[in-house]
Amino acid sequence: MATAVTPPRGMRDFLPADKATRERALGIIRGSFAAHGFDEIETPVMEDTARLHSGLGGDNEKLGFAVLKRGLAPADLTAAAEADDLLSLADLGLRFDLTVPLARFYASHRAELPAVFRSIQIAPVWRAERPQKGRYRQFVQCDIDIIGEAGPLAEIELITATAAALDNLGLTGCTVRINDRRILSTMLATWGVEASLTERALITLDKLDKIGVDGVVAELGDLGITTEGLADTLTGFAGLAWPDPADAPAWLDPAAYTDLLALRAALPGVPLEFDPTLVRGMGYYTGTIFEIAHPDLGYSLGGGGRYDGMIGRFLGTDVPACGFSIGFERIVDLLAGADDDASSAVVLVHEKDANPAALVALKTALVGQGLRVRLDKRTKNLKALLERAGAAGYGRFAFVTDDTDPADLVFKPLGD
RNA sequence: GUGGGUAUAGCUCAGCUGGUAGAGCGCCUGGUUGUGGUCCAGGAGGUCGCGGGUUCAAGCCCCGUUACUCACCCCA
Repeated sequence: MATAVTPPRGMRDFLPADKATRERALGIIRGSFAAHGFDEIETPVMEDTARLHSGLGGDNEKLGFAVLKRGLAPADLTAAAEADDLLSLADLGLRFDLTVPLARFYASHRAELPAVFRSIQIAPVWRAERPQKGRYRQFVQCDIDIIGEAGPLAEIELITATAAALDNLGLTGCTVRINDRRILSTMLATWGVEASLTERALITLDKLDKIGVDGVVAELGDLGITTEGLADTLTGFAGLAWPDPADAPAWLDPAAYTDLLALRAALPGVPLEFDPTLVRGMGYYTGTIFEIAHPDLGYSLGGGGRYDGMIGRFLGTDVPACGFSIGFERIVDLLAGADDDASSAVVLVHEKDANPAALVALKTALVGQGLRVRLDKRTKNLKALLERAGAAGYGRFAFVTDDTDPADLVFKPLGD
């Protein structure tokens, strides 16, 4: 405790047991996505700040870690301070999501990619937020995206593959909330909300399940939005489910809702919930938006949507795109650590004065038989040593001496 | 950015109304046990987060600060 030896705030070390659980889960997710025809890519952890801050990341842009230019002189700092533009001192930044880098990647490599490109990205992203439960400043996202498919096939494939991944992880109780940006736009227009207030009104609407109908009406009123009849509409959301299109409320955009109904029909095995208050923070979404919800958690496990306008920002030509992201840290917290295949992992306990060459020869012989082998020096308190080995995933142990023959080993089970 | 809680040994935590720094676990040593996971005894290890203040005296009270943590905002 004399010196601070903790990892940076909001970032974590992983002990062997945690790392094993994480790698197992990543393998399941990666395999699920690959089975559905997605191909994995990788991009740098940093991008040009100009690209990261191209006005499409919503509030997350403010949460980006910036990287100072190399070779700055004191005069540069002074100039930036006088211009009140400290961000000009940075030319690179850590990515805060995987979607902006993907758009840049696609613009760079379009010629080498298929007409419809299905990508997997499993990688860390960084946000300079204040950490709390389920929220870190470095966290892994598992993204799949389909670029070049304008029709609902993209949404259907993405939701199918994501649901399959969650299912393969053994995660139960998840639902997919779904909405469409066009429904939100039409809704606000129906209420007479001015375009300049759209973003703030959406943020307020998103809080319906937290602050209730009265809270939302009050906040919208504070924005100067006419709240007459609003409470009734909001109250109606509660039991809305999937309204009959023939009897749809006035605020419900018919075209967008028809598309959602088509998705629902194409995804019979997925618990899909229509939620007209689902907003999502990223500003780049243009159509369908969705989110993974779990009854035990107050925050979402993942989300995504259609962002048809973004690639055009980098490429000059619009290319339709849609993506779904799993928040890895949030789902791995829900998984039980599975101790798989412990029987093939063994510990050899030796006296402290044992011959190193003999020990390693014995170990190598066992490794050759396909076992995972760890050498442990016998300690005074053998119980603690064996318990730790069991917790680390080793299933058996044996006492060995310099002249132990591999064929004569007598293994005993580990773990209570 | 806003608010609450916490900070004592490697780990988990006690520490009364201010009065000599504690336990369990782990670690080390000696013995005990001896196809070995037991038990006994002893030992090492602490700027009580950091900096001020009050006091004869501060782990404890006051102020500041930092870190961790929970919640809000926002988000995966």
